[in-house]
Amino acid sequence: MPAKLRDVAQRAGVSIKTVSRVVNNQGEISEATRQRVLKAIAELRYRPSKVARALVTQHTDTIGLVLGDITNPFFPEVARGVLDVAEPRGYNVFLCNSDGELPRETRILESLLDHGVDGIIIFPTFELEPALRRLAGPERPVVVVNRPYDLPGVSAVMIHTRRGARLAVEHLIAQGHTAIAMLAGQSHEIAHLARVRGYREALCEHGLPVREEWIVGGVPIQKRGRESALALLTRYPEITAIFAYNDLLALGAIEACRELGRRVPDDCAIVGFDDIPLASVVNPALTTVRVDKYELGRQCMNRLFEMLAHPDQTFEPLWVDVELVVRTSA
Amino acid sequence: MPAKLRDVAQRAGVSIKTVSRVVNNQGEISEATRQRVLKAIAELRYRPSKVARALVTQHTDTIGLVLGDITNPFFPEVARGVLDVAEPRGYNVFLCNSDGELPRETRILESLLDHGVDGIIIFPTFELEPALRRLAGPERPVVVVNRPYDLPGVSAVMIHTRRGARLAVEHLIAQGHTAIAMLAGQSHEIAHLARVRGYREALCEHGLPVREEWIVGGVPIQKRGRESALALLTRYPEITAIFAYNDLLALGAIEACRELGRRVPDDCAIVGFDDIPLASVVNPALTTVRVDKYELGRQCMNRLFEMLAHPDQTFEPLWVDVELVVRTSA
DNA sequence: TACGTTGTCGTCAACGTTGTCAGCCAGACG
DNA sequence: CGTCTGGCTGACAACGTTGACGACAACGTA
Repeated sequence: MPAKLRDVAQRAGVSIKTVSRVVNNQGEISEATRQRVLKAIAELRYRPSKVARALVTQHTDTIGLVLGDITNPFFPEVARGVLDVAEPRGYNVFLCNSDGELPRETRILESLLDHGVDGIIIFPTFELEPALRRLAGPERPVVVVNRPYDLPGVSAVMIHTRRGARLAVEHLIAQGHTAIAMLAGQSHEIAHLARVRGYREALCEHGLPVREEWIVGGVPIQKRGRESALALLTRYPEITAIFAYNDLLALGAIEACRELGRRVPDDCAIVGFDDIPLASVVNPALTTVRVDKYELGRQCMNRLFEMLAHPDQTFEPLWVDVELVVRTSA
Repeated sequence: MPAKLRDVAQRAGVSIKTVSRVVNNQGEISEATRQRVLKAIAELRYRPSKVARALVTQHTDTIGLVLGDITNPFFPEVARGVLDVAEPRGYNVFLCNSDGELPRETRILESLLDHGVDGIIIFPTFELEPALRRLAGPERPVVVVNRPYDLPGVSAVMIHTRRGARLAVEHLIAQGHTAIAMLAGQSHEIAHLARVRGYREALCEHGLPVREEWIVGGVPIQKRGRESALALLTRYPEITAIFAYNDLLALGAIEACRELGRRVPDDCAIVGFDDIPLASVVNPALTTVRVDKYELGRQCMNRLFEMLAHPDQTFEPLWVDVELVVRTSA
């Protein structure tokens, strides 16, 4: 039973349309009636219904944020960045976890469309092209993180992942390491590819051989990091440094070293990736490649707003930089 | 230009209403026309517009989740719990950060209402009563965490905070400690009150004196934890144990001990609260009171669904339990 | 034959806004 | 004194659904 346009109109003794005009302050209205309407609005605590408005204007002031899992320490800051630029413009954002599962991702996207979101920001884990073709367009822009698509209504925000990987490995090399293994991610993830590529390039450029059996992939969680590192270091004791696909894996590697009686960084140096909050507080503090997650979120949302404002323009990918932060683990 | 009800109707050669009926499968429809309609729906990839539907049914299949800051490690798991029960029922959830600022909280609530959410889950930091009176009701239920309100349409989910605090302090006492200080939170927070109460009770019941100057409050972040612990331990070297309002403060206390050359737990035992992911990986691993954050989120959402299903019923507060997890810091 | 029933289906008016267009009343102008 | 502007306002029809009815067969039943 909140007040409706009609109630306000009645109370102010004007037409519905007139009230609508002062609410959206468009058109020309005499100061007198504007004041009367404003008064009525205040008295009735009227607030326009976004859903009714959405029906006619075809936009809901709503966007969808689809990420792997908010529980992954990488994402909360991203979400925060997105929210912080969305909120001042009156936009609300739907949060969705895809868990990196394709059917789930699809369901979520459909659901978001059903709700009429104006746009979507997505951290994809799978090939999105078919889905994007269906749902994206000038009227419903999509920002995809870390994967460039040349599709109308789609724009990319890219992280300098490969560069980050090179930074990490070069740091290890600069410390004198020559036997550097990699705890990698899952092969279908684009981030995995980029990081492995950076790793290879750095080794090559410094004349170091790439030993395929020293690159071991899998799900990027701490447990697996420990296991893989354990296996790796036992089998190839000559390894003196590990570059991990992400901080969680690096943490696992530290655990493994501790169990094997290897001191970090002296007996085995470890570099992570992402700089999640954990990285700085853990002991030894993790040397890692920082990506500014908050800024990443902000950039995504800004880009989405740009696209919303200029529906027919095409946009170049946006690159967000990374930096190596040297702590004690390497 | 997605397909509308009318398009489907035209294609199937039936009325709009008939299509509506098969979509919502209500009313009786002959198998023949149902099949024809289904076929048309599939061919046109028709999906009903939730916003149009919302206009008439007055519910949007949407809820708002208002929490302090998703970046606070306490919240992501909660959010995950909420989402995991909301999603299978076709509900989407708006995520909002209040930052514990009253004007922000108010703005967010208004915005949520404008969007027509069916219900709200909120982790309050301030007195909510006036706001709740305005926005809550049988038609728009609100679940409030950790603060009981006896208002129509409002239901509480409570954490056994006080009990947790007692558990923590009793553990310390059982270890033989008698000089136990407390790193507290901010006095306006209800969680602070409950934890301090638990601390006092445990001391009293074991015949230990409560020394007011050993209870020091402030913002519950790591930096302040370090500072307060530093001050406390310098001024009162006889203190042998610290109970912290939350894990972040406990982490700060560990830092302080390290700086003062006090070994944890031998020279100074430390117990935290919340069991954030950090707690188990830090060194020394934190003994703390775990609240099952994921379960908390689930309970909130379940309760909200119950309220949605039975608008006029009133609901007793729901209590979620806590448990002491003993690691190495105490 | 006339009259309920039951199973199907359609018509019409909402829901709370905004776009489009037309109308009205001053005042300026010829 | 008529006519034409320009500022201001209102009527009306959308937007895409659903709810409340009503209609109309086919089928017994009295």
